[in-house]
Amino acid sequence: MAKSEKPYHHGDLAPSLRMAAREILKEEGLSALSLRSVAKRAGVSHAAPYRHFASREALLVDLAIEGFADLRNEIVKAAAAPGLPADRIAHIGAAYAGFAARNGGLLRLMFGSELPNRAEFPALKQATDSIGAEIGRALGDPVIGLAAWATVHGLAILSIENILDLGQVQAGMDVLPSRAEILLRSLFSQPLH
Amino acid sequence: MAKSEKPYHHGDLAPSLRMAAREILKEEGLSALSLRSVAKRAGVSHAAPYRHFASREALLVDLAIEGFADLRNEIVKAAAAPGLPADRIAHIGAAYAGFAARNGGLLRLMFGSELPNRAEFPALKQATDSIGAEIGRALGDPVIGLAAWATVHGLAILSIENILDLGQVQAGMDVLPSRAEILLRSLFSQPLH
DNA sequence: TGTACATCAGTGAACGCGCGTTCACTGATGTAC
DNA sequence: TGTACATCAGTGAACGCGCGTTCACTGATGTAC
Repeated sequence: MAKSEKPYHHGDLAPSLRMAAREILKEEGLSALSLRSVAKRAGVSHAAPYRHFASREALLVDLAIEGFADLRNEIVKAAAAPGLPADRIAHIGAAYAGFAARNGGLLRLMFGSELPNRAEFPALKQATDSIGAEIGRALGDPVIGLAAWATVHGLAILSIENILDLGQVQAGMDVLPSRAEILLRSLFSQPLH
Repeated sequence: MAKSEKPYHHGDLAPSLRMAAREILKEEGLSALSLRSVAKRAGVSHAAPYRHFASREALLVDLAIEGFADLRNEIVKAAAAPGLPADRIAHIGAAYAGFAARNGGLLRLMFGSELPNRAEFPALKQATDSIGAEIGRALGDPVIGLAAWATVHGLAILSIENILDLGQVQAGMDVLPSRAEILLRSLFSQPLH
């Protein structure tokens, strides 16, 4: 069965839909993410996704959970990097800002109002909470962790919405992490120890 | 000309449209804010807004600018409150979080991706920048101001999207300001002086 | 190994909806004389 | 003060669009015997 023959059954559509959705988020942004556009990009009729996702919302929740897992991984990695404890928040901030710069559409989905019924999806809530928990763990204090999360998140959001022009100074957005790092270091170097 | 007679000419439609839009943002949220819904609420045909706004985007930009002016006013007021300089950020944070809790839909419009072409509207950029400038002025240092803005903004955003359940603990969202204040005080009491 | 049949993934037409925008119009206002 | 007329705000029908979701269907898979 050659791939070019387009068999009637796709075989493994669910992951393909997820991948297509991530591509749309990356290339066209959150506002272009509809069930129909995802199906189209996956090369399948627009009703096909309903065999794998109960609704548009279910797909979005799935994507968001996946996104939180990815973000969490990057935070864990950043927190484990060698350096002084006081540098941890700066590393985390750089990782967070980098993730945001690379996955703006996904971040907007994860944290935005496209998913107003978060409470109805326990797995989503759990994935979301794990971000704050991980930062709190890295900093050794849940309250400081919460505030640090807010700082890092605010920085990332304000940047991707072009409200702060941290990255804009240089050519691309990849400067953002280093700028975020500097900011956070200047902020947190004293109260943390 | 009694008000109940519904004259052909509205008289002062532009402000009425703005008001209608604010009501929709408050009662139904950003996703319900269409030109048609605004016109309907203002009691006017759905083409009427085009006599006062060039496009849907123009109306949104107008609303956002107004929102930034309101937010700025509250920040200025909070920064002028008596107290130690180190308390300023806490007061600003409380004001910011309060504004967010009262105007969630508007805040999403002001800072979200519904307005992807911010750069095309100088007045919008100016209104946006004035927020950061005001916080920087209150704290006496533009870089610290930037980071403080990020913290306060992140806290507000994470709260209104139900990602942090600060307010959710108690009955209303009116606990939010005091909670934000505690967080911010613990964060900034040392590096500020 | 071969056949009947249940299962299920993907199809394509159809639904009703709300949207932004355009257009020729109509009703009201206010200004020039 | 009165009349003709230009101006302009608001109307309602119409456009084309993309959306989420449902439905009866068809093609393929794989299991029971």
